[in-house]
Amino acid sequence: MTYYKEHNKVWVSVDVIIFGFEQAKLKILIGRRQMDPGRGQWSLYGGFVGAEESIDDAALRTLYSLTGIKNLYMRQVGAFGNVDRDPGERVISIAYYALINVKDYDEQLCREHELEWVDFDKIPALYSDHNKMVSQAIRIMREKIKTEPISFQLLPPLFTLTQLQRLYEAVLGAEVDKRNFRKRVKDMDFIEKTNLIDKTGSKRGAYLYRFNKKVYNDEERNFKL
Amino acid sequence: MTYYKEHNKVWVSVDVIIFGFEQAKLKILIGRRQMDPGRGQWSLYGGFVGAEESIDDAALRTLYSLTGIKNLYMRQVGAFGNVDRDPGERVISIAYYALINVKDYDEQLCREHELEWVDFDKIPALYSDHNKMVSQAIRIMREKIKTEPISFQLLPPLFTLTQLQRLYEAVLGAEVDKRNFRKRVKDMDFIEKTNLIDKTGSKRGAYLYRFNKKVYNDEERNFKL
DNA sequence: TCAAAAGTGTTAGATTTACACCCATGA
DNA sequence: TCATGGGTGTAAATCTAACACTTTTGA
Repeated sequence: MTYYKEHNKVWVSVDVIIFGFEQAKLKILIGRRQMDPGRGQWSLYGGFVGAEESIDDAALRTLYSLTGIKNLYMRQVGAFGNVDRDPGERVISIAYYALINVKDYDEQLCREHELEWVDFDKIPALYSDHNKMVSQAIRIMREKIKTEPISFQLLPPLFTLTQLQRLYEAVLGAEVDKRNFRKRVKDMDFIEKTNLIDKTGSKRGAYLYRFNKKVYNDEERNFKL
Repeated sequence: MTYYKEHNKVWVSVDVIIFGFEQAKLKILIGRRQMDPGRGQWSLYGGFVGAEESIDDAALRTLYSLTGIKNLYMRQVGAFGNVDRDPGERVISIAYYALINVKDYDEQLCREHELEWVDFDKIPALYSDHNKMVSQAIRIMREKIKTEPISFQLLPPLFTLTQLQRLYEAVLGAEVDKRNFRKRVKDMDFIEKTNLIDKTGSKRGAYLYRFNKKVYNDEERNFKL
């Protein structure tokens, strides 16, 4: 129990970047920091890593305390460890990003935690190095979305192709050609057409699709959007 | 100075994966662990993060103490933080990979630190989660090598096209077509042909090339190997 | 009846892949 | 003289990108 006692210990925290998608916009969930130093500044939500939990568990716990959802899709962004990154103390922080369906995070919860969904392209100056964390997270996500169907984490179980396309556009920050997009979707067997129609988005109505996880897992992973 | 005192502190270390390239083989530098617990096991080289240094600086210091080289090419792999990853204590470790030219790391230094270059595809079981760190590192490197000229960190200043090709093959773990490879290299203006000839690799001799950093920096980054 | 979103194919251009022979030299 | 690695071009196949009109229906 005393192997490393001559060495220095530090605080380690996790900070989570929570992405959501609503009304064709990519958003992240941020709040006013409730703690000194930096109280009142816009900030990612975070928490300290406990002695008896892995860093992934610390991130999951943080996400759970915020959303009430266990087992969110979540990936590590990286460790941030400049000496003075936190104005109060030396804290090393590990950033994670998570994807949630905005519908699962109602206004109720927003108010409880004093959090807000803000448009990804209107993110204010955040506490400490949190803006850096956000830009690294989006970079990773832009890579991932091309080869992993992470988009389904951000959409309701049933969605139209236009919604899916808007999501891609929001993540990539660029417009996508409708016909080419649909052609590629057609080649992905794990995106299933249902015969349900969504009439909320248009008068004519659009077919609803769903993600078939089983097909995805059985398939070789070789799609490219 | 007492903002977070109710929270738990932990040891944070860095572990470095040092890649080298020699005789058409990708290698990494590992040694026998000199410390309890796990003394004598094959292990990456690492060190603890000090109170007054960033995690990047801790990694650079570790690399410097090993190689005598400052400012090596180095990138973060990620944070590893399972509770029981270290058999002795709870230690969170941040993995980095670095690229060096094997020639810069002579046998002298190897012996001093009791380290060995081992073939990438013959890496033994390593201490703790170090094998996991290595596999993540190579995954990142395979991505990066397609769009960043990291290869030059692993080669001497002057190199033949065959050497460069062998390096790509070693990193990607796959053979590459010679003519297609050379065609693509020709499009990269930052790879400069010299009129020096290397005769060590063949009777006929091969032109030596070099990396032109200035051209690379001035250029738009849009090559793809 | 018309505004608004859904849906649908083709073609040109660019990129990628496959492939085989001659050259120069030292042993 | 021959074994060894160095060096070179073309054609087919695939992938990507650009592009415009018809359909349905609720207001």
